[in-house]
Amino acid sequence: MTQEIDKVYDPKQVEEKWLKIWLDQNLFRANPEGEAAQNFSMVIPPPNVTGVLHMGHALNNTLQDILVRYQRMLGKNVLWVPGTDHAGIATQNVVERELKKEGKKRQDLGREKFIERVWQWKEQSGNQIVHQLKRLGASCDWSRERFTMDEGLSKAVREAFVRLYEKGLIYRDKYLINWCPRCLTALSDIEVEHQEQDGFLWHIRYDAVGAGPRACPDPGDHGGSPLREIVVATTRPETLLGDTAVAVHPDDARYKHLIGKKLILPLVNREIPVIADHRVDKEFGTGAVKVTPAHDFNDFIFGNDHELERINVLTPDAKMNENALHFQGMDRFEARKQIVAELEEKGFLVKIDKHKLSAGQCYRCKTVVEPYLSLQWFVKTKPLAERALKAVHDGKTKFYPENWTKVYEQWMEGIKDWCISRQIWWGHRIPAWFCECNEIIVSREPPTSCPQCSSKNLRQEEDVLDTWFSSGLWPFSTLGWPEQTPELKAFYPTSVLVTGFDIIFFWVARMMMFGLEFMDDVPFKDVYIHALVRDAHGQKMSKSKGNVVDPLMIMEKFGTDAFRFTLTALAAQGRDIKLSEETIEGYRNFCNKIWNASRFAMMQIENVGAGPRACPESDAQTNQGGHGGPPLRDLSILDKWILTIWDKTIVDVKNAIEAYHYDEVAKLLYHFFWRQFCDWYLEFSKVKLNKNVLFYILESSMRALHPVVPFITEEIWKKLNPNPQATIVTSSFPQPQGYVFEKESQDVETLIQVITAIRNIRGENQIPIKSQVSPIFYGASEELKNLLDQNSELLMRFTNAQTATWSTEKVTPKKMAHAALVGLDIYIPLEGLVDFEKEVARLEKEIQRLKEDTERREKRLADQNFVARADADVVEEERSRVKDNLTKIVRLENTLQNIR
RNA sequence: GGGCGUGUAACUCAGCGGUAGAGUGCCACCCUUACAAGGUGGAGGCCGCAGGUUCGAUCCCUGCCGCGCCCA
Repeated sequence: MTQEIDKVYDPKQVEEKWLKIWLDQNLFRANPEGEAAQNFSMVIPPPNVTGVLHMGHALNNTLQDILVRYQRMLGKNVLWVPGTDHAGIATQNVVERELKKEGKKRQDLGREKFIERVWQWKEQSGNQIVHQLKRLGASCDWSRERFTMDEGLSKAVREAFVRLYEKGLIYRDKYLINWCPRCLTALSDIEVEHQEQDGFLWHIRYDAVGAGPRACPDPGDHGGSPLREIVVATTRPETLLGDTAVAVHPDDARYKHLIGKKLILPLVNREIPVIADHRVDKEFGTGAVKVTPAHDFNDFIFGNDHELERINVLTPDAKMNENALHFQGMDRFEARKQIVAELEEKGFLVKIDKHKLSAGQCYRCKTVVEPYLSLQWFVKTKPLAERALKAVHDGKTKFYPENWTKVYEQWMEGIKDWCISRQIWWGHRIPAWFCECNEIIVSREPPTSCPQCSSKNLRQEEDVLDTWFSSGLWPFSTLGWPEQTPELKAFYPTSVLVTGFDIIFFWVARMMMFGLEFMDDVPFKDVYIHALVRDAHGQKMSKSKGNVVDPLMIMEKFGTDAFRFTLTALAAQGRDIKLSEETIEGYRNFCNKIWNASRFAMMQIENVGAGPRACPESDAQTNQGGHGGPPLRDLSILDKWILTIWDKTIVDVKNAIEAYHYDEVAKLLYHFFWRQFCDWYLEFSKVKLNKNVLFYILESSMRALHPVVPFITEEIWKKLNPNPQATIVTSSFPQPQGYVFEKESQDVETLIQVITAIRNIRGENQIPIKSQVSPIFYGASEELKNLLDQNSELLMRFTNAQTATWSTEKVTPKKMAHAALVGLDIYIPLEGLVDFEKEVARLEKEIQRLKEDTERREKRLADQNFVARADADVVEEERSRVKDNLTKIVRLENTLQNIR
């Protein structure tokens, strides 16, 4: 403890140093042999392997790391599994872009070579985020890092698929799905983002068969005759080419007579029926809707119910196909223009309304998706969802904050079958084989021949699985499932999942369904849902807005600990985080305060007499109850005060962490360390030093701060601890030591009050710091007098007083400042220091304040109902406050009269 | 259309039956030998609006207004 310590904390070298040591020593490694009750486990929500650390990751992993470090310090056997997600579409896009630069397409390489190329990319540049997580201080068990495309996890995927298939929970069907024409693959419902945009509602006239051609379309007469035509409204006129019916409400008087009749589809001249369906909204548009079963989800259902033909008019890349007349080969949006033009030219276009519509976009590339008819694989979700709902309902898994339960429940209740096949190459290839006899073989291992016809001519399904299919297995596939590993036994179900609300459906829901299905138990007991990190103005960070703040830049500039502390302090439940550099700077200052307070404390401990009691071994694995505080003898009231509030703070911090009240954790620690320990106790110790207590508070506060600010606390703690093997990472979290000194604490609060009162007089009267004052006390009880006398050195030092005297007689406050406390008058002669106009103003302000307060309280006490019904102690409190106020007013007014 | 959240000091947010707290910012004084990334003192609030419940409402209930999110 004799080394020179910098005046300003420099996070950079400290962070680098400890990160390396922690990782080298494998401190975060879990032990699968531990007793289950003593285990704490979490799996990281796996970031995309293509990802770079953004604010969301930083928040997410800081919050997880706090839990994990805390639990580790409680002596639990902690496992935090890290890893990444292969992110099928995103990763394939990245590598395809790379290929494009070489003028190649993935088809040029072929499937195998392409996959090799992706792996190559992954090895070279794919794992950035893992290093960045380490940099953040995430204390994952890096020896257990997993990747969704690992051999083990791939095996788990095949196992899960086969089991679900055999149970009838996976099926293959030709169905309308969301199709991204750019990625050329199907998407699940939740991979489509709906965005409102301006569009049009085109009203198009369909003539009835036999109505004969209209003589001459009159542009002024759009009413037409309801006897011979129906006007439909559509936002996507190009789909008209695939219409196979027009639907109206059965009770709609406007169209009743046409039900069952035929219409002539404009441009195409195909005859289509008018069908009646009570699901048609009479109020929307014209009350008649064109039905295009191959290109609209509602129409698809109509089509099924009414046995309509499905006519696909699009190619996979969203061009018009061979069913699209002379529009064939045109892009869908170009075709829309052309079709509208032609409808107008031929007199079928009745009118155009502006219309807001929500268009689905691919969540990966933002291309407008198309409902598209194709053969896909689906998971039958209803039976899985039922169990997942029940588990939450039964409290087996709890959401924090609680209101997310409802979001989860509503989604689960309305769940639709999950389209899991993707027409890309990067991912888990579906373990299904097609035989020439049309038999489908689903198998864990490649089959050698068809069990039906013995043919060896088998072809594996080209499609891969939705990435989220494998992430759904993450909480147990990472632990070795389907093997019954010790890890699986020890750490499943995991303790908690920490994630953002945007991922409830993707991860939480699927993990719940799969966990219950394959492990027969929930994947996690708690789900903590945190908020979004926004910019300082509350805007969502996005590349296009250019308001993205890079966490790495922040860590570089302010230090990782300052950044972590900021995120923690802002992580109030149920509210988004608005992050500004200003705020981070504030917490950077806090880190500096920790640094300097420690520096000072160490100097104190070292300089005066013998060193402190040795730093006890506080290995969390062997010492559950903390290591005990300083002995009770030789404690001053100041020591007793700080020990008492520290005990209480420890309890509060523990409760806050366990309730996921992160903001509270940060506030409690900040307030204790700066406002109580630094502002008062450290200052007290300049007058009256107890090295044991100073050491104890410093050392244990480092441990309490460690889960939030791991680096700086390790650096300081190591300076305190002579054992070269010890690390704060595996030390124990502070426990309350049973210091309850209410009386002494109250006395110190009183001392602080007296000091503050005198400082207030100094400040308000602008008495220069160097001018000494000579306060005169009057009117105290014997007990209070003793307290002040015994601490007079402290009082004088803290207020820069040269003397402090007692007056036995009532003071006539000529040219004096006056503070009236309960049971104590403090007078400060101002003669020669300042003119006392300022003091007059100060006194008047104080009297005014007291009078207003008294008036309010008296009014309340005058109310019979209040006195009768309010709690007795509330009434008593009011009475005594009024009494105190009144005597203060009298005393201060007396001063006001005499002051000159 | 359904659901959820939110409106508190200049800003960012806690609190939640006894009329308010923090951090930052602001003002004044101070480079006091841990820290100017600091110290001391201070100013600043019809706790969105209107009703209701209650002895008492920022807090609970209802409605309205503003902002935001999710789902259809």
